[in-house]
Amino acid sequence: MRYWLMKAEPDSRIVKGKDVKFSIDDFEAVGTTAWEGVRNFEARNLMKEMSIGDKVLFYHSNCKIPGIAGFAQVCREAYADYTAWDSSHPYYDPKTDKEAPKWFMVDVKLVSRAPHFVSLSLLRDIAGVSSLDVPEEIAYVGSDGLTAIKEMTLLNRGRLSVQRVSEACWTAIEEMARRGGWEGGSFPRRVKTTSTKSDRTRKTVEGSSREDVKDGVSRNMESDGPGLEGRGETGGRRGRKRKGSDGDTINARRKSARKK
DNA sequence: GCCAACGTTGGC
DNA sequence: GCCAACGTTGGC
Repeated sequence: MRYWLMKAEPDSRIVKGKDVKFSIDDFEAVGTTAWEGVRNFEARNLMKEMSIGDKVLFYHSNCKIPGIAGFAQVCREAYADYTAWDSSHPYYDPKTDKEAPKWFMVDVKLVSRAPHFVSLSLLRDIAGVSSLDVPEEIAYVGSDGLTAIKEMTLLNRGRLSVQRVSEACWTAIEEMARRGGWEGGSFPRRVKTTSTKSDRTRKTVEGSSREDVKDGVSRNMESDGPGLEGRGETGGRRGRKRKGSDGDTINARRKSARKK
């Protein structure tokens, strides 16, 4: 059994005339979905490693409050992403050949919503805390959980849209989502009290705050890399799941445009 | 096969 | 809406 994190965009965004949003509400409405539209080699390769029953953290990306919104499970192993050949699809890839599929997808089914949404900012806050003083509110994750969160690809390499997650991390987040306890507000937003913006800037320049704790380890965790075709192929642009409105197999629309 | 330019991701 | 990070492309 393996554990993964997969990103989707919960807010409307129009690509080639179609809305690519896919929120936890959309997911709940359809139950099962084909994770089509991934156009990034590393993300694709990770999907090829997935087995039926593998557990997935469903992540809301590119939105007001990014974070873990639900828990899902792989229910069909990798197969050709037919949307690559559909010229009307937002992620049509004209250079790919049906005889030699380049892009793949898996089917994923929703298991449950996160009773308590686990935001990215909370995960960052937790990762910023020293192993020696796990905040009381989430003491139940233990030092293993804390360590696992610090090592998350999500925090160390934000752009990858399909990520491996350790079992300890999955367990810690599942427990946080189930138990909550941090909402009281006493949890520090940041170790420092400066604004989040300047904090982010400083972090990238110096590379010396919270996430360096386990930097080397986290790199090892994701060592699979892009594999045989990491370079030189054409057309790869995106990695996120884009729920297009192909509407045939799965009709995920429910809410409509809100943003932009 | 290097690497600068470009385009996208995605948090804020 | 801004812009840092980073994957991809293409000139050489």
